[in-house]
Parts: sequence; structure tokens; C-alpha cells
Amino acid sequence: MVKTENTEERILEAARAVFIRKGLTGARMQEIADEAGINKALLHYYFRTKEKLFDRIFFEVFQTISSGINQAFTENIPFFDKIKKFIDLYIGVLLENPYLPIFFLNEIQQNPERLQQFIEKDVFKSMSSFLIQLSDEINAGRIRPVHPVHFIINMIGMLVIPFAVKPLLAPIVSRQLGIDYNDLLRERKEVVFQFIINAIKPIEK
Amino acid sequence: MVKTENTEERILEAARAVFIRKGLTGARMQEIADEAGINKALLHYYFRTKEKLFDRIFFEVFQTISSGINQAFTENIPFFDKIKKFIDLYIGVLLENPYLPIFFLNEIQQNPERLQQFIEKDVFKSMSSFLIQLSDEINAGRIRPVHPVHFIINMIGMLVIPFAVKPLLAPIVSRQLGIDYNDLLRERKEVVFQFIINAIKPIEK
DNA sequence: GTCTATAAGTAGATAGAC
DNA sequence: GTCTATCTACTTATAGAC
Repeated sequence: MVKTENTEERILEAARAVFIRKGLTGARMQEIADEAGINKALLHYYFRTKEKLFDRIFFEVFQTISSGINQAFTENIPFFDKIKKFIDLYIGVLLENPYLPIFFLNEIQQNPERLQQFIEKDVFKSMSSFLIQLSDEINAGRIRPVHPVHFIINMIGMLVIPFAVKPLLAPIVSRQLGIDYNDLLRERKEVVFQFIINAIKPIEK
Repeated sequence: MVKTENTEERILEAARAVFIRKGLTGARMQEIADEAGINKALLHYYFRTKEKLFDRIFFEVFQTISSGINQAFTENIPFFDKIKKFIDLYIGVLLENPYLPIFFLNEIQQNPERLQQFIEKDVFKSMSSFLIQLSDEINAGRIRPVHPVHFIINMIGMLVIPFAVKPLLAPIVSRQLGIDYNDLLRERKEVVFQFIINAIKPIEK
């Protein structure tokens, strides 16, 4: 049960929790109302329809996801520092919002049109600039040749997947290896960085 | 619209398509019936409830996902060959079933209990045996030290994510770089293998 | 702004004819 | 096995009192 004073903010917090847990089609307005500690009719008073309320939450989720990318990619720092910063920021965001990636990816898989509203967003620009910096590093011979798009995909995959497969792996890892999955998630800041460095650093002579 | 003669099989094909597209809560029995070219009542005649029909599909999806893992991990071949085989098999499965990972991961995020029925499955055994082989390789100094669990997560992340983010990246990659995303997906068999090799092969002297 | 009550439509599921 | 018709319960959304 949410505790904020402001009713609108209470609704948003409740909606975020329920939508992320159940998805658009699985969420119930009644459940959101209960979680917010208010009446169902009041939801419609504030946001008119379930779809509009969802749009609002989806937009906020997109911002959460993209702000980290922007922050790291737009800074004017050396390439390896940028990678390190991106990884740290991103795992930080995911540790606080572990269910966000699958929620987000599932909703866009089920309804890709929802992305239309974001096509002009900054994320894509800052990603482009990162791709260019990556190309420059390759041309200068400071990292091994790797297609920039593949590189980004590799990096994002290694960051996101451990959170996505947590329900699958956590019980196994815990039972069979005695490892707490959350510890493992925190370790990944260092592990992923090192793995990437190993993969792209030119062979030393 | 599905064309198989056998009604039960027609229903299953239709249900698979609809459930994977819309998820458990988003799917409608009416839509499955339409897709199968039969009546809604007949669905219930064959599978009694939506939940039972979904369970059946979910089980099949799990098998599709885990059979590739089993095949590659249980074979008695050199370590790097095993990696290569796993990557090839897995990307092959995903190219044929691109929406499977997000569907699967979303459903287990929303209802982790559904995994209970699988805990005794072979995948987990064959994954354990791979973890052991990986440890052996590290101890023998044939690959750089890397925590086996982290290694598997890295590999799976790089394999799965490009399919999961396809709705997000495909339009950008296509518009801004003129690259067909499906070409890029096929390239990944080679790219991921090379990336992993670079990351874990000991530094040559 | 917030509530209760209810309308209108839809979903899963069944009855019963063929 | 397969269909049409229908039941029952639930869901979003609104009307209207306070």
C-alpha cells in the first residue's frame, strides 16, 4: 500500500507497481485502486482510461531506462571510462528496478507501435554518437575491430539478461552453488567490464 | 489461419501463436478459436480451460528452449567446439522462434511458480556438467579465469538480447545505417563466438 | 475530490442439439 | 466431434450523491 499524500502521485506509484508486475493486460484497475488505497472511480477521474494511465507509466519507464544511457554516452570522457560508467549506471538502475527490462520488452513485443512516440528521443542520438566514437577507436587501432552495433548489443545483453533470468537462475544458483543471486548481480559491474575489456583490447606484444 | 487436418494439433498451433503474441492474460479464447478455424466451445471440449491450454503451450515452449541447451552441452566434444555448437544451435532456434524468449521470460516473471514443474528437468543437469567442464578448462589454464555462472550469463545474454530488442533496434538500424536487422541476427553466430573467444582465450606470448 | 451504485460490454465456460 | 445459444462472472467506465 502506497503512502504518499498527493492522490495523483499515489495512483501513479500504485499503477507502476501493478503494471510492471502484471503487464497491461494482466493488470486490473481494481487492484491499482486497492494498492493506492482509493476508490476505483477515482482512478478514472484522474486518468480517464486504463490505456491512458498505462501510457503515462510506460513513458516514465522509458525515461528511467533511457536516462542512464544518455548520462553515460553523452559525457566527454575517454572510451574505456565511458564503458565503465555506462555499465555502473546501468546495473545501478537495474538493481533498483529489476523487473523493468522484461516488462518493457514484453510490452513493445506485444505492441511495437507504442514506440512511435519515442522515435525522436535523445537516447537514439546519444547512441549514435557512441557508435561513432567506437568506430574512431577501432580505426585508431586502440580496440580490436568489432561492428559497433554488435558491440552495443553484446554489452546490453550482458547487462540486462541476468535480471531477466533471475526467476530461472536464482533458485538453481542458490541451491546448487550456495550463491546469493543478488550478490552475483552486484558482482556484474566488475565482471562485465572485465569481460568486455578482454574481448576488445588489442593483443599486447 | 492454421491448416493441419487434426483438430487438436490445429488448436495447439493456433494457441501457440496467440499466446506467444499476446501472453496468457492478453490472449482470448475467441481469438485462438478463430485462428484455428473452429468454434470456441470446441476449445473447451479439447482442453477444458484456458489455463490448461496455456500450460500445455508453456511446456512445449520450455522444451523448445531447453532442447538446444541439452543437445550442445551433453555432447562429448572439446570445450571451444561446445561453445560454437551451443551458439549455432541457439541462434538457429531463436531465428525460427524470435518471440519465444520474451514470452517465456515475461510469463515466469509474472508467475515464477510455473517453473516448479521443470525443476527436475535435464537442462539443469546438463548445465551443471557444462559448468564443471568450464572450471576444468580454467584450472588447466586453457582459458582465462572467469566465474562459470557469469560466463553462461554473458553468453546467453549476447544470444538472446538481440531478438528481445528487435522491435526497438530494427527500425533505427535500418533507417540510420541501412542494415537489415535479420542479416545482423544471422551474423551473430560468428560475432558472438569471436567475442567470447577473444574474452576468454589466454594472452598469447 | 471522493465516494456508492450501476451500466454496458466482454470473458471463460457450459448445455444441449445435431 | 462440432456447432449455436446462453449463463455467469468479471472488467472498464460512468452517473450522480456528498
